[in-house]
Amino acid sequence: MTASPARHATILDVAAAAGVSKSTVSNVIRGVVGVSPDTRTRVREAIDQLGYRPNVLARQLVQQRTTTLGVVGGDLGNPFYAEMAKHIERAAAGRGYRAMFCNTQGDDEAELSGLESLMEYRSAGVLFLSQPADRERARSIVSGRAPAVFVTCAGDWGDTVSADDDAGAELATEHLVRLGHRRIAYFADPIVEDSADQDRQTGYHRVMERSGLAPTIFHWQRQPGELLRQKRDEQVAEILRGRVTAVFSSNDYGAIELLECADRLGVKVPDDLSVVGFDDVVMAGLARINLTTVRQPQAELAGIAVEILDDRVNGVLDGAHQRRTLDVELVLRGSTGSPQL
Amino acid sequence: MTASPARHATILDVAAAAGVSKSTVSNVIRGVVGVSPDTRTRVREAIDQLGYRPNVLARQLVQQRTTTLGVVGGDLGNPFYAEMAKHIERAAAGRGYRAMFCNTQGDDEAELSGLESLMEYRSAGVLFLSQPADRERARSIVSGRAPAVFVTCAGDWGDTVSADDDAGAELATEHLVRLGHRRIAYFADPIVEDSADQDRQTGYHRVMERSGLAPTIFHWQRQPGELLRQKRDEQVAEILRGRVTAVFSSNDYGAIELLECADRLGVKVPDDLSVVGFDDVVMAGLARINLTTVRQPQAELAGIAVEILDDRVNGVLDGAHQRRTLDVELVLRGSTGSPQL
DNA sequence: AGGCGCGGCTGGAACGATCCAGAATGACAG
DNA sequence: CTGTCATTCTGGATCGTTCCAGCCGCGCCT
Repeated sequence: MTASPARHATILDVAAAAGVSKSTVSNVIRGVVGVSPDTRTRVREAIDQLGYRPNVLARQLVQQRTTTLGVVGGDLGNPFYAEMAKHIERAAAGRGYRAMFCNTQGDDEAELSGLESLMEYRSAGVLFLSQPADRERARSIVSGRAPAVFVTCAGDWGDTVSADDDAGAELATEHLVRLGHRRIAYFADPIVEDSADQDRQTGYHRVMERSGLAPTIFHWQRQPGELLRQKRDEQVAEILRGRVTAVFSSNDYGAIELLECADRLGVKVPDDLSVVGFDDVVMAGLARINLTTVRQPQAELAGIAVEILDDRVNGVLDGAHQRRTLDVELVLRGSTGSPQL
Repeated sequence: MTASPARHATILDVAAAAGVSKSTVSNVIRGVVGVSPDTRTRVREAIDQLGYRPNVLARQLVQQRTTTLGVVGGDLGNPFYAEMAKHIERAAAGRGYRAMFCNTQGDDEAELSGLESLMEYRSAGVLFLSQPADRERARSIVSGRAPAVFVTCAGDWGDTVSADDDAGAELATEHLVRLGHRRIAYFADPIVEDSADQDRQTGYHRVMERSGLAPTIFHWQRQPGELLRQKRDEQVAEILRGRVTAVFSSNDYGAIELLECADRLGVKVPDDLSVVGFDDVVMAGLARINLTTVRQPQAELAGIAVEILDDRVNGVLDGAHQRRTLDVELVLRGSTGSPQL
């Protein structure tokens, strides 16, 4: 049982076996009309017998278009991006595309070479899950070659589909204000310092100002790769010494890290500190995490992103960039005091 | 700023611009010797100026081999598979492959059509993260066309690289026995009813027998898709009524679900119930989860799997199926009583 | 001077599909 | 009997590469 030479049957093999021309086989495969029923069955039998599978590479070469959809950015280690990846793959498959992931967040060079590779594969479109680190080079690689859609992050070039980050941040901050908190900090994640973060910060700022409260912005000092626990604990301890009683984190991943620090420092959540996240990853709903957060409609985001890309590819959508914003929802859980299970 | 027609420059365009033949351009791209330095720079300039990127489809068509690596099985919603996907993508990129994911666990038809699609793309190899539901059809689709490697799950055809599930289960069960537990249940996950599960069960059984204890196997009654909380709680409550004091779960995902149920039922972990998982997903290390578990060397598993596939593709490895087993390690955390942070 | 080897370059034949123009066949109306 | 037309099938050009055989010109040796 050694590895076979992997010789694939070609359309010519099928044609010979069925006693027709390659064109007829092609017509059967593509389901075009004008093939007599019995030729059709004869060809079908030959296909089954030879185990023939059309070569997508050859097809796409002559058709001058592929059904490959590149997905860039994000990090599969972050549950939010993993969940988004899943939804995108599903949405893509639903429209006849195959997703190719280059989730190399943090490695800027890998990101660019991944993009170039996606262009070499002649991807029909590219979907950004996070802003590329080197925006200009990323743009020059993709622009003019494939349509781009930015999901969960606004791109100045290409279409954008994202949740209403601003409104979500308002909901979150207002919730904390209504609970009586005065010193509410915003935790920004440097890794996702894109427009999503900006918009969430804007919403936070507006509510703070409107409520006559002083905003506090905190940036995680994250080491690329290893994150040093002690270092983080020190940072958080310092923030809490400033008598901050509530934190709105730009995303669940950071919020959960904060809960970690709080646990280690002996800070009780929600008694000593209230925490609100953003994303509503599956994990946030676990009883032991129980994080109040702003839910992003992940499946819809993915679906609309793929739809827009599909429309661009087919020329249905033309001209100015789309900018779709989806509604979010505040999910109340235990990290803000409502002892809801 | 409308979508441009996406006309890609070809090798002929570059040749014309540089005043050489397409063959020379090809030689420059592929870095073969026998091109004079100044022709080389002339061609390079033309490439830069035109923004030329070779068409991988055409190249792979003529070369009769691709650098696409299919990844099947697993579910990106499960942190373990998401983490594995990440490692695989990285390992693949390190060896010049691009990973194409078809992570459609649960949807058997999608799994098979994903596999067929991977074959149509002429994937150089296929990597299974979990046993395909319909093994025979999966085999007939892939076999003889591309080498297959089973990672974290043993395949009867193709190479296998997995952790030492049996030994890991022994470590886990022995740990529980040593803590004084007598009624130790094994929680099996029906979704991953692979050989991995089997091997873990075997290890569990051996230790139980050796210790003169009666084994108890529990199967999650998981609804595909929505999982009904109440239903699960009832099942777990029933198990615990049997005065089970410790559970070894076949994987972390299931263990964390169990922790959920325990929390809802008011069962204290580790006081009333000890729990050990398998995988050591990042999440298991969170202070709030704090799950004792058996660590699988994810990066190594991914690396070796890709290496084997690469060797098969290049004919370096030939003949009988490889079966690599990697050592595991018991990670002691709070869910089994050691109040370690 | 003629032969030889070699570095540098080129043209053409693949690869496996799509798709268009046109050929072959038969039915049928005038 | 001939012309028209629909139906079914076919051959060849095409996509953008790789790679092989071969060409050209130059220097060197005899």
